[in-house]
Amino acid sequence: MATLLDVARAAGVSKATASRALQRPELVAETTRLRVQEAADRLGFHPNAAARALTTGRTGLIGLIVPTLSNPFFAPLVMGAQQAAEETESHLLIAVSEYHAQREAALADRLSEQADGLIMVTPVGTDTALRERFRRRPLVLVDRQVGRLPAVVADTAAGLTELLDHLLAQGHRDIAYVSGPADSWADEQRRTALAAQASAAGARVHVLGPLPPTFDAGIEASRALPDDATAVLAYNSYLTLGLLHGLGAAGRRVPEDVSLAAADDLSTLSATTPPVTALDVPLQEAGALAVTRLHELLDGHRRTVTSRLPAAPVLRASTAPPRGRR
Amino acid sequence: MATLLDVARAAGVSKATASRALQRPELVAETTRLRVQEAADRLGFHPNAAARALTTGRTGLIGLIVPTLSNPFFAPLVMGAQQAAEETESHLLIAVSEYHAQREAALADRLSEQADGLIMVTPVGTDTALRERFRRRPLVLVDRQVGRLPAVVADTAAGLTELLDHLLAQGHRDIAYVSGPADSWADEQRRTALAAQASAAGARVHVLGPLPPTFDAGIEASRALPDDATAVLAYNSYLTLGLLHGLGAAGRRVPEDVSLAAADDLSTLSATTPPVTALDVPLQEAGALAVTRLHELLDGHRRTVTSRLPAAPVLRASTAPPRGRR
DNA sequence: TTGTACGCGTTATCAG
DNA sequence: CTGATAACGCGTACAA
Repeated sequence: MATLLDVARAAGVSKATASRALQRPELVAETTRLRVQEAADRLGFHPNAAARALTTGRTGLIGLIVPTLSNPFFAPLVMGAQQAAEETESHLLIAVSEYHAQREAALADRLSEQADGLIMVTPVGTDTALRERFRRRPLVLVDRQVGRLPAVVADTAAGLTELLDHLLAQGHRDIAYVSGPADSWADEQRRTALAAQASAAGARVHVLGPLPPTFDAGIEASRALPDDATAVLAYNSYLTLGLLHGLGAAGRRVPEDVSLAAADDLSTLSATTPPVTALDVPLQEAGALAVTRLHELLDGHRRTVTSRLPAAPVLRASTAPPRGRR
Repeated sequence: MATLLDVARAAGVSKATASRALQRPELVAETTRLRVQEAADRLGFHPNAAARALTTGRTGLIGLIVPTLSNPFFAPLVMGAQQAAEETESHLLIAVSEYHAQREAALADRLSEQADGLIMVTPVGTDTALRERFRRRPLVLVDRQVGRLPAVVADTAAGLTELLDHLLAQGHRDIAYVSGPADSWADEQRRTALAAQASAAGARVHVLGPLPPTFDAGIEASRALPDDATAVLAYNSYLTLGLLHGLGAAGRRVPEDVSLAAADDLSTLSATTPPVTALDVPLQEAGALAVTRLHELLDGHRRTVTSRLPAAPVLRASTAPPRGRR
């Protein structure tokens, strides 16, 4: 590989000038800049990442920890992050925690050694561990809020609120919320928001769970729904698909007998019969934004904001007014 | 961060000895080794990756390019690779090509600058480009074979052959194969194998496609199936799900009217009605093996083997003898 | 505007 | 078995 010294020689300048010509063009005479640039191009020069990292103290690597990749839910998030990383000349070091707090901690430690900072999607795991981690390394949380730590969250609670408004307007008064993992931060936000909103409107939200966010758990849940519930909201798409399946098997029709909606929107939800109302979570933006936030941190911005992204309901055929109201 | 020099001082030895004590313990007296180890632990020493990379010429990073993450098909592959990487103290630099050859090339170039080697899952893209790339950097292909380049492939052609045997034994004589993307290497292997096998057995394989490997394309395909086909094999799970849906909508029952099977096995295939026969592709092993192969390359093994992994049929309720034979 | 010289943290070479 | 010391390739004060 051609080194900076090679380029410098070829251009008839010193290493220092060559370096400046490429990194800080404004500090160098236009003619020499051109000469160096030409030499670099001709030799196919690429600055050695390790050497640069050694002097600058920056690796240009961003650690990204996600709970799983088996749920395509996270794909857009990763894509968004990757695109943002590309634009900032950085790379993504991706690791999968499998919803396992201990494993997640180990991965985070490992990644910290190589990465400038971390982005973590960590629905489970303790606040204090995250706080502690943030003190050592720049860290941006996704879909999770811990004190004033920098975070990017999709406001699914607000989205569900909006959705509940819609259901209330349609005449629903008894709504079931099938919740997700016990320690999910987002889930708690939602339950709180829904409960407040329902009681204000003289309606009732029946909470089922906590449950693992799986198809099978959805089938189980379909058997445990309260009799008077005319609409069901579920923590995620898998639970929702399970519910749809379970309801169908039990002879309860959607939306005639019961309305159904999900708090996230996997593409399959639009291909079921009926297509299922869901919250459109802007995951790609979230991923990109997390990278941006992280770079801000790395550049010394001390303002740690948490960005809220809107999660708007996408109304499909699975939600309709309850029986009495048609 | 504590540096090697700090450790050396704390242990009362030179940098050199400290380094040896940690990296090549056998070259050092047991007592000093202990002293150094203790000092390192106490100071929480972690070797600086950049510095190490600079001297050794190895970054410990492995580039992994996959076509997409939206298809959970690739999740186990990534997991397998990640676990293998962990065991060898290396990290995964993951990038998503989105089945886009040009984008893939750009990503590979970018990754090459940081990574010791590349693992590419590249169903599309030209042979010559891959050959050229291999000459510059260690490269392992997954699910794709190009000359003698190191590769890890799941033998889905053999698996389909086995499956076809089963169908033939059940009495099927006219079988449709719904094929995937036009330039898919694996797809071509399968068509060839199936055709040979069928004609040898006096049966016929009707090829549909090429098609995009999507749910919607599966629905389309269900309308274009030859009337005499009593069994349908499909390129992947999405096409299969589409076919199942389309057949159902057209009033054709699986497996009573037509048998159905997929050449890969997404978990949803076991949750449909009926559950669908599929090829169990050992993706996790493939991912792990790719990492192992790459490390061999990096360690100078010049033997470039291509590993074939067995893809065995998992028989489920979607395949049964054709009408006449029951 | 350009060049010299040093430091980043580690591993490897070569004496001792 | 251990200790100096020289790389590795780059960025950047500092000097010219």
